[in-house]
Amino acid sequence: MNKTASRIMDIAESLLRTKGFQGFAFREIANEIGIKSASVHYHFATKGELVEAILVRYIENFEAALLEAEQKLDSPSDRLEHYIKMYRTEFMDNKYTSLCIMLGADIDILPEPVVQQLSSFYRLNLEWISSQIEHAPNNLTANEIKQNSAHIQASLNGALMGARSMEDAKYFDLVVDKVRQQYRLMLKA
Amino acid sequence: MNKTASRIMDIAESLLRTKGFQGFAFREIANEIGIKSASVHYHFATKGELVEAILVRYIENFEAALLEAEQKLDSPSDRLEHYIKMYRTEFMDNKYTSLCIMLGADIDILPEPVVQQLSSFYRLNLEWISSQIEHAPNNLTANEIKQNSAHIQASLNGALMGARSMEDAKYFDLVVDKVRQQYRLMLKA
DNA sequence: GTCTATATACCGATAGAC
DNA sequence: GTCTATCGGTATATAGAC
Repeated sequence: MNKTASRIMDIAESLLRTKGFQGFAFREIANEIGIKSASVHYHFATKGELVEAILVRYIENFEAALLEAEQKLDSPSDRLEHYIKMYRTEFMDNKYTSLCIMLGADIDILPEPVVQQLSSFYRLNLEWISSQIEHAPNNLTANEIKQNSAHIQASLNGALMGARSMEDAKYFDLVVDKVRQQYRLMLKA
Repeated sequence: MNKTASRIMDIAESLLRTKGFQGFAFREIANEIGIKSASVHYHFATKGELVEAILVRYIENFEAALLEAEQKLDSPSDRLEHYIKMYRTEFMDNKYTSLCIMLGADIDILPEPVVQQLSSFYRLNLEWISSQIEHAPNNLTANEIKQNSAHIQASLNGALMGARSMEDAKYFDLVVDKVRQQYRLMLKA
């Protein structure tokens, strides 16, 4: 991948995270790099293609991190703990922003391919969480696994949302600590 | 309140919910009503003022509904059940949109007064949930009350977010059913 | 790959007539 | 309270020179 192209993606992702799909402009990206907006169009023909590339890259990195966590850590409990830490680190390192929350909010104006990618990213996460809790000692039913996974995911996303909306990182930690208590209880029961 | 003004607010809220702060335009509102954008400016001088008015009205209606639920229903459990139904109804009636999620996403570009209103709305909700669970039979500590309230709130918001992002209402119901199980357990313990 | 220049469109907001 | 007209700015995207 071209160096300028990835530079464009970095800046665009940062703008996308804070200001949303309509809140970032080719001109702004170009200015930051020191080129012209026409040159940005050379690398990414349309805004939709740029956002799609950003999300695809994001998902690739995320999947790699999940795989690494699975190889490095043995217990589901440790893996979920690591999963939560990833969530927190990314959120804090990016000024209280989340790419997927922003894209979810903007879903009605996003190009169809991006909507599809976003949806599959959610499902990817659900399946990963499910695979961690499916061997819980209390023999959860398939529907209970699905439900608990969705609940964990929703709690984390809601924790991000609330922390961002109230500009209060403690909210995130408070909620996440409760999530932690619950899956520990579930995995030990 | 003027009839045209409230009509403007209705349309603007709908556009705000689906397309966000930068996604709606005075012209679009005006076209829908059959007036010109300059006339919209007569009622609301700036875009920021319009959004603020929409949020203030939203919070007023929401508070009234909470008060009504408190008067009509006796048990915390019934009240929380009603609270969840309000969440669901509003979400479904508005094409998988949530005003507060959209404003939370757009927080970095919103006028300061709107940011303050949004933050106080979150706190209002937290306090209401807390007041329902604080008399749980198992004598929760102050911090546990705070934590459980935040967790319930975050789960509901995350449920909205996921359902919107995957365009799947079942996700919302699945998560919410888990939330329901948990507070019932908590209130009966 | 980057540039200049431009097409085409939209936006928020204001001035002033009616 | 609504209108016309407009200012000054923004945006995405493209054509063609270098």
